[in-house]
Amino acid sequence: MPPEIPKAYEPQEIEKRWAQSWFEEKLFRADPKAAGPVFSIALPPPNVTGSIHIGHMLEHTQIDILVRWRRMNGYNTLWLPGMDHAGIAAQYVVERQLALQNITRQQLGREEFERRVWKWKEESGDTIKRQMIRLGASCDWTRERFTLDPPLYRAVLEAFLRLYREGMIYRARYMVNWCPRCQTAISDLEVQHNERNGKLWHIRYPIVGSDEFIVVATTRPETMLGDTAVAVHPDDERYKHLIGRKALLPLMDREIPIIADEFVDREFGTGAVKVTPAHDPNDFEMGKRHNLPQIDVMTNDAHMSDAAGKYVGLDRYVARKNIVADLQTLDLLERVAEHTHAVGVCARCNSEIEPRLSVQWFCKMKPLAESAARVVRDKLISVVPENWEKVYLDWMDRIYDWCISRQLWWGHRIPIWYCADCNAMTPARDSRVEIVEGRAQAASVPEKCCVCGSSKLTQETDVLDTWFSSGLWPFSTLGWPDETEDLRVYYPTSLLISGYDILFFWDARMIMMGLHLVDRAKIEERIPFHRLYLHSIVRDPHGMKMSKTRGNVVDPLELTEKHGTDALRFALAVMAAPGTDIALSEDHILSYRAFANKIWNAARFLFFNLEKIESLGVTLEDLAAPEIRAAAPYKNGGELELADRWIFSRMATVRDEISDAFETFRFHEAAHVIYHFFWGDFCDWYIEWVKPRLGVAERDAALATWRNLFSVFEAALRLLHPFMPFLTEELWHKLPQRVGAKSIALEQFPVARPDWRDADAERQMALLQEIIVASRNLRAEIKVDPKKKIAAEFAATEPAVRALVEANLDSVLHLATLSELKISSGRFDSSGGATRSTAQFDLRIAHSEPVDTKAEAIRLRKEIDRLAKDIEAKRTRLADDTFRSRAPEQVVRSLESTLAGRQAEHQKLQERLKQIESNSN
RNA sequence: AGGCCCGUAGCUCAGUUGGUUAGAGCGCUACCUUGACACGGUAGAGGUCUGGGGUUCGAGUCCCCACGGGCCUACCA
Repeated sequence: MPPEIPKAYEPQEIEKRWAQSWFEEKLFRADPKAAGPVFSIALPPPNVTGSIHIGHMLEHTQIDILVRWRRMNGYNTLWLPGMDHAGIAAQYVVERQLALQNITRQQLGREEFERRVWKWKEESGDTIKRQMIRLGASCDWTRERFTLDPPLYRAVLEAFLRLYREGMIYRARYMVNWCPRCQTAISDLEVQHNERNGKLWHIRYPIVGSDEFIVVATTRPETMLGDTAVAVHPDDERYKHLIGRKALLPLMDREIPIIADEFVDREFGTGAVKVTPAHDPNDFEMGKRHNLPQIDVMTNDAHMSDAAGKYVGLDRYVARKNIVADLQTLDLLERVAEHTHAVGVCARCNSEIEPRLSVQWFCKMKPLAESAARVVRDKLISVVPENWEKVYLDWMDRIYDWCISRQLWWGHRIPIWYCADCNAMTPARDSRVEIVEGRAQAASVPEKCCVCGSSKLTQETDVLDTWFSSGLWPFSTLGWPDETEDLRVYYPTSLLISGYDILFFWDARMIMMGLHLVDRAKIEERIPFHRLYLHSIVRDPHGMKMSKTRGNVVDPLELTEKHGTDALRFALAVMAAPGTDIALSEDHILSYRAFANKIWNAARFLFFNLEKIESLGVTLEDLAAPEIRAAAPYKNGGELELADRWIFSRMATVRDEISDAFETFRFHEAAHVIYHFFWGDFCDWYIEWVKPRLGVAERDAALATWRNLFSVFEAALRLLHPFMPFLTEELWHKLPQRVGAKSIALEQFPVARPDWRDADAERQMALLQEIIVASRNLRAEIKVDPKKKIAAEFAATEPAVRALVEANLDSVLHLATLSELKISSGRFDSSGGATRSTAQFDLRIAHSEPVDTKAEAIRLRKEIDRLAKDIEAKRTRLADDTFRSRAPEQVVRSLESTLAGRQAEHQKLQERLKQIESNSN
C-alpha cells in the first residue's frame, strides 16, 4: 500500500473530494434533538455582490475551527449559513453592469430591474456557496437562508409592523445623507469621510439699507442660493450691531435676516455663517430654532433646481464654478483661502453626499440602545477583544435615530400603503395585521384604507435599509416569529464572529433587535449571542487595506488551488492574534504548506513501515485496538519507555493548551502549539527516538512501539483537524477504522488527561536532549563527517544523571551518531579533546585535529561575558533585602538555583578558555 | 476635535493577569541528497524590545510625555 502514496502532499484532488463528500453526505446537518450542550453560530451572511474574498476566508476559518472543535467535543452544533441581499451594494453592482451597455435602471423599469438583480443574486449566491463548500466550511447547508426569502420577509414584516405600532418607527421630513448617484438616502454609517483639500470662499453679503457688507465663509458657495439667514455669535462685538438687520443675498436678491446663534464659532472663518437649512445639518437645526424657511435648491441628482434662479439645471459643481465667477464679477468675492476638510462620500459609489431634506422612515434608537448597552455592560454579552466594548458603549450613548428607508428597488418594500383619497397610512398604528405563513406578502396587502375605507391604496415604494433584515438574522433564520424547535434550541446563538468594521452596522443592531423582538421572559434568553468576537482585517503584505481599486486583492480560491486550503487556513489561524490586523503574504502560506507536507510524510513513514510489522504477523486490525482511539500509552509488560511517557505527557499538555487558546480566541497560540508539537516533539524527537525500536523482532515489543506511535499520530490528527480538516480527514481514513466511522470531524477531540502529565519524564527528556544537542554541536564544530559514528565521553557528578544516560544509552548513541559513550563520575578537566560543559554534565569528543581555537575562544568569551553579566545581575538582585522580603519565595528560590547553575557553567567555560589559551601559546 | 491600536531579530509578526538566558516563520551562514519529508535534516549567527521619564524588590509587559505609523468616530460653515 505505501508506495503509491505520493512523496509530496498534493492537496487539490483530496480537498475537492472531501469537500464534495461532506456536502453530499450532509455531514454537518444539525439535529435539535441531538444530545449534548448546544453550540450554535450564524454565519455573517456574505453579500451577494460577487464572490468570497480573503476576509471572508479568515472569518470562515475562525468560525469553522471553533465549530469543528466544539462538534468534536460533543456539542450539538449548528453553523447556519446564508446570504444577504445587500440592498444598495447589490443594486450598485447590477447598475454598473447595465451601465456598460448604456442602460439605466430607470429605462428598464422596476420590475425588469428586480428580475435582473435576482438573476445576479442566483449567480453570485451559487458562487459563494460553491466556494464555501470548497473551502471546507462545516455548515449545515440544509438550513441555508437568504434575507429576501419568504420566511425572512415574514420576519421583516413582523418586526417592522411591531415597531411601527409601538411608535418606534415613524415617518418624517428630515435632513438625511443623500447619494445623488444611487439616488437614495443612506445612513450616517454609510457615509465615509475623506480629507480633501478644498477652498474656503469669503463672500460679501451687502447689508440692506447700508453700504456695509457682512462677509461669510463657505466651502460650498452653490448652496448660498438656498440661504435663508446669516448667523453670528450673539456676543461677537464685530457683528452685534447687525443682528436683527437684513442682508441682501447676492445673485438671488433676496433679503435674509441676520440672526444670533450660539452655535456659531467666532474663531472660524469670518465668524459669520450663511445659513442654508435645506442643505446642511447644522443649518437645518439652526433653521428650526429661528423658524427659517427651507429652500431646497437641488434635485435628486444634484443639479440645481427651480429654486436656484438662473442656475437651474446646472450640475452642482458647474454651478459652484459659475457662482464663484459671478461673485467675482460683482466684486463680492473677498478672498479665497485653502482649506482642508472632510467630505462625506457614499461608501458604495464614492459620490459626494448631499445633505438634503426629505421625507424618510426612521427607527427610534435611544430605547433600543439603552438595553443593548446594558447587556454588554452587564456582561451578558462578552466582547473580545475587550477594547471594542468601550467603542460599542460610546456609540450606544451617542446614538440617534436610524434612517431605515432607501429609495432603492432591491430590498424589502416597506409594508405601508397610502390612501389616494384621504392620504392616511394603512395599516393604522393601532391595527393588528395578521400574517399568514407562506403567503406573507400577499396576506399583508390591505384591501382598504383603515381610515376612510377607500380601496385606492398604493404601497410605499421605498425599501428598507439592508441592515434592517440583517439585524434580525440570528432569529429570523431560525424561524422567528414562530417559536420553532430550532429557535427554541439554538437561540440565543453561542457566538458571533464578525469583522470590527460592521460592529455598528450589524452586531449592535442584532443586539437591539433581538432584545426588543424575541419574546422571552428573561433578557439573557433574548440576546442574539452570548459572546462577540471581532476578528482582524486582512491586509496585503505591506499592511495596506485590500481593495479592488488598489489591485492588491488576493483571491482565496486561487491561493487554495496553489497551496491547498489547509495551508491557507493554518496561515490565517497563525496570524489571527486577536486585535491585530493581518498582513498576508504568500510566503506565510508556503510555510504552512510545508507543514502540511510534513504531516503527510510523517504519515507516509508510518504507513510505509506497516509492512515490517505485518511480517511479524501484526495486522492493521491489531493496531486498531481501542488504545488508538483512546490514545492511551501502551505498556509492553512492565515499565513504559521514557520517550513514550514523555510524548504522552507533552500531548496532554498540548491538548489543554489548545483548548484554553480556543476558549479565548487565541487561534495563533493554538496553531503554534500544535505546530511545534507535531513537527518538533513528534517528528524531530519522538519518531527519531523510536526508529531503532521499529525493527525489533519480538512481537509484543513491536506491537507496543507501533501502537504508541500510531496512537500519538492519530490523536495528533484529531488535534489538527479543526485547523486542517482536509489533510486530517484523508490521513485518518487511511488508518484502521471502527466500523461505521464516517469522518474524523465526528470523532472526539482528545480529552483532558492530567494523569498523563509526567514532569519527571519531561525533565529527563530535556536533559537527554541537551546532551544530544551538545554532542551534535561538538561534532559540527570539529567538523566530523555527519554520518561517521564516533566515540565520546560523558561525565556527571550526579548519580541520577549518569543513571539516566545509562538507561537511555542506545537512544542517545543513535541520535547523537556516536559509536560509544564512556560514562564517568566527576567532571572533566577540559583537556584531551573538544568539550562542552553545562551545569550538570561535561561531554568530550577526543580528536587529534587542531580545532579552530580562535573561533572557539571567541565563542567562549562571548558566552562567558554573557554569563558574567547575568550572574552579576542575579547576585545584586539576591543581595537586595527588599527583594528577598517582597518577592514571592518561589521567585527567590528559582533565582538562587538558576544562579548556582550559571555560576557552575561560568566556571567550566572559564577553565575551558584558559585551557585553549595555554594550548595555543 | 475626540477615541483606539501599533512601533520587539534583515522581513512579517507572537509575547493572557509584571518574575528564570524575550520567541516563531521566512530570510541568512555552515554542513548533510541519512529509504517519511530538500515543502527535508543538523548546527549556528542575529533583537535589550522607538526615545525619555515614572511606579515597583523586579517592566517588552503598568503610568506619563515625545517621535513615527495606522484606524475609527465627529454637524465647525
